Amino acid sequence: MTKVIVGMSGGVDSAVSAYLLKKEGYEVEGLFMRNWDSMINNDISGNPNLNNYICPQEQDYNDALETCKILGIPLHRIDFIKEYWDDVFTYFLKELERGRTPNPDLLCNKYIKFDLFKKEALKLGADYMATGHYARCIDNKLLRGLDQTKDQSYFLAMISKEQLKQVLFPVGNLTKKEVRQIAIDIGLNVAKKKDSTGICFIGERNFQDFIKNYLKPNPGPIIDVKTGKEIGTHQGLMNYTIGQRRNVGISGDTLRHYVCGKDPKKNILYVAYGDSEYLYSDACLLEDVNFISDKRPKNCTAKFRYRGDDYPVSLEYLDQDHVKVSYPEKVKSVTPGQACVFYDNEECLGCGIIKEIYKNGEKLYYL
RNA sequence: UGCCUCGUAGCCAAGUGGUAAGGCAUCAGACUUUGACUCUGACAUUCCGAUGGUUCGAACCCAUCCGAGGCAG
Repeated sequence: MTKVIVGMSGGVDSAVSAYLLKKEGYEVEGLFMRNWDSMINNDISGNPNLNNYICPQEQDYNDALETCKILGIPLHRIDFIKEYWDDVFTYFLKELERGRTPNPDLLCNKYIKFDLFKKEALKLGADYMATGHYARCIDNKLLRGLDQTKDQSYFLAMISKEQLKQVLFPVGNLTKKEVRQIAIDIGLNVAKKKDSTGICFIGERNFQDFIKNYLKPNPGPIIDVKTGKEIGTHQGLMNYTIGQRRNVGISGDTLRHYVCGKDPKKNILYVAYGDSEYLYSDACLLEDVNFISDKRPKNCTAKFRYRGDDYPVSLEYLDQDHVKVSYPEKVKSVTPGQACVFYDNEECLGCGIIKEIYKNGEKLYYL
């Protein structure tokens, strides 16, 4: 009998995944992971759950236990708290210190879920591992989830072709609505549990307060990129991302203001007013490029942010790790540190980390 | 010291006798496995620098004072 280990998060997607696999005749077992501990990791300021009788991670474990009981499958458990800190969170903090906007969830998939977790699953005798991601894996190709509104292939773009082997995404060809209906039909305890948000394994946080636990705020000037005039004081560059409007605190103008750049060396935050030209670019340079597919198209589409739109782009392959991406139509708020993920229609080809931003052939000084 | 202009919520700013627009910021929701963006809602219940006065009635008219800026000197 073919054995599958399902990553049980305590949510509805992984629960239904396990159910579907069992229904298809696999031998199914669950494996719960805990990768964050607010006490060990000094996650105090900005944490809304400190006074809870039971912390959210343990509540999720209890939910997963209950689900497995209903499904009649065993649940294993493993903690990667130290590994998550070393492989994911340390990178996250380093990037913030550089003034960039990292996306830790891509690294979490690369180093934790599709590496350490997978090894553990194989150790438990699995032929396959499965997760509740909204993505599809066909012929060792990574495809978008069928539910375009929930597609999570973006977060998987940093894993290798090798890592994608022996992987199943049972809910990838369902819609969220269908998944919830199945959960209701079979009486799952988590059928109506709210979708999780925030950094995976950490959860919702007030970002500025959360970061205070790890990085010392270093206030500096806010400069109007158009006039060059100082118009305020920022609370530390790590608190802002490109395109951000909230929590900057510039008032008095009739237009909204948006963060359009940072200068980490001079500790300057640049802002622009309204739908400004300063927010748009037409090319960027990627580093740490990873391809899941063997395809190397000259033209394809790309997403510059999770839940961002697909934009037509052309790719110039500079070397093994670097790709220049051009998008003459111009894209708003392309942000250093975020992943630019390539797609060939439904197939997710790979990604790179945005390093430099260009417009009209010039590198933008304020980014 | 003389003259002039101005003083409306955290900020900008309408309103010049009939009972306080709007924008920005902020806060709360919605959305969301990254910090957004976007959307929705709340936001000066006797108050318009202060004190008096005129009037049925004033933030809007008058007087004085306080405060900010400008011109003259």
